[in-house]
Amino acid sequence: MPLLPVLEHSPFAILPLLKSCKTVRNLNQIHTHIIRRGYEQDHFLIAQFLSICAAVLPASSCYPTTVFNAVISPNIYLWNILMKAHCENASIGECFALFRRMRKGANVVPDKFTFPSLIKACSSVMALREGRVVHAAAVRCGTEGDVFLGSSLIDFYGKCREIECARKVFDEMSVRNEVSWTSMMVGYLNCGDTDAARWMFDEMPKRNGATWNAMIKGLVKLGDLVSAKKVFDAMPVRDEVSFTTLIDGYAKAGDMAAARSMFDEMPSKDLVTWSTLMSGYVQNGKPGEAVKVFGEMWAMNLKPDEFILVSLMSACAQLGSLELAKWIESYMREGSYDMGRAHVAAALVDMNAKCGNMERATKLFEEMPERDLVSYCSMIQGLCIHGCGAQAVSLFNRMIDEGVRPDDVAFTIILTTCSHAGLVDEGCRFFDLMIKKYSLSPSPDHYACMVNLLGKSGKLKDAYELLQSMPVESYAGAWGALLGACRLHCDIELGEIVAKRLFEVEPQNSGNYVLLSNIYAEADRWMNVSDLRERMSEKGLRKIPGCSYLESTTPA
DNA sequence: TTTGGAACAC
Repeated sequence: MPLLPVLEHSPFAILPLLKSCKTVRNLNQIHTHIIRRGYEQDHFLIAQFLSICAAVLPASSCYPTTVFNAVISPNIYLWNILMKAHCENASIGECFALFRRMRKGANVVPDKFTFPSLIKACSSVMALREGRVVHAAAVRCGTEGDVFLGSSLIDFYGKCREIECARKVFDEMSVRNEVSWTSMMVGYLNCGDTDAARWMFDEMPKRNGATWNAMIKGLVKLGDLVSAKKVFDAMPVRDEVSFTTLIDGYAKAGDMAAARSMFDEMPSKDLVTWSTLMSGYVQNGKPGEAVKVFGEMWAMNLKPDEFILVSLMSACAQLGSLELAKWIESYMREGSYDMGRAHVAAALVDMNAKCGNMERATKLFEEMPERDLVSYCSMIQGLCIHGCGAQAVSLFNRMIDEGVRPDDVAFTIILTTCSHAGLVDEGCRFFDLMIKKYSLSPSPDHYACMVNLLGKSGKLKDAYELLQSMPVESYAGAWGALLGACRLHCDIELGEIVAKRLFEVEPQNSGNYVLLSNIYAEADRWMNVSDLRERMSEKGLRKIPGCSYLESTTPA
């Protein structure tokens, strides 16, 4: 890097160069010069350097800490900058360790700039106890009148569902601004107190974009898209966040047509918008559309972020396209994405498992520093898809041994697996475990899995008894599964009982009549078959004729 | 020469 001669004389001459830093390499070069010129103890220059580090380096970098540690007696500015970096990236424990270090050995006193970052760190993990400690420390330091501290405390207590505490802070503030009012309003929205939130919105002396967007988000969360759209239309200036919030709302309500037209209306879109639209399609089971959107974005020469790639991986998993999976992985490797981040790693495991690359999925899974419920479920489901029922069962057992608590979705997966693989004893054991050890109440889907499992292996009586003990009344799916099993094992007697029940629950479903008729037919009970046909036509039911894709698309 | 902190979208 060419250096201007003026650098010889003053540390300030480095500033313009420092501010133009874009990469780690740039930073290293500047740092070298700082050391060479003996500016390592220059508080002003190091403060600037640390600020630029936060903008350029990845969050996990410990470079700023190293630079800070080389300063013999850092001033309060340096402490506060490092504290903020810690609060945004490190664990709450590390933030507090730094705070203690600051108070004990250092020759500085925390000031009003120190506390808001710490409070923010507490609110991001809902650390109520820790946040109260910081609040008390801030009061002891005499900074409680500060509007930044007040606003961060309102946000913190609101996020921790301590709305009364938030309101107390709000009421006791001598100066409030848009942030204080908006934080209080968000607190009410998160507690479901729409009236109080509305009151805040109407009464606040000044609103900015974030205020309006927060209100839209609150209404979207309550499922009131009509009101959300009204607020959106009433906004003086709409930005990307306003549009994106509404797009997400439409997507979550299953209305992708509305989401897409809102997207198309946007004057300018950022990466979050693209990612929101993609994950909307994924959530609504339209992976092909998600991939198309990715293609549109790609054609515009935009570099996808990790959120977009996670959505793309979910779409790929739904499609089961091994080719696309391989492309995504190699693209991410070349693009130096952080594949170790928890949600990225989980998406990679899921994608490979569902696309048939169990070997790769297993490797990624085992290399994860921590295997959570989601990753375990991806693997178990992958093994299920590939017919490795026994392996899936032993992985489920390992998950429990590792202390990961299965939820209702996990049990649906393992019961389905047992049913597919005909693992009757294991399935029954898991069903029992779910109720007795994990106190989960089985859903209709769980019952249907069990009926399938018992029914397929010929334990029709057990399946019938289970269904009679089912607290969820009149769930047709599980009874239909049992009728299917009766047909499989030619059990006319039970088939008649089950069918009778089904005719009551869903009288318009011709499939049940057809199943029973097939049971009769296989036992050569043709009288019963014709009786049944008669009953069907009385009710105006018709067997829906089988129709193949070819027949329906080829002209006659 | 004089630095640092809070709220809204995936």
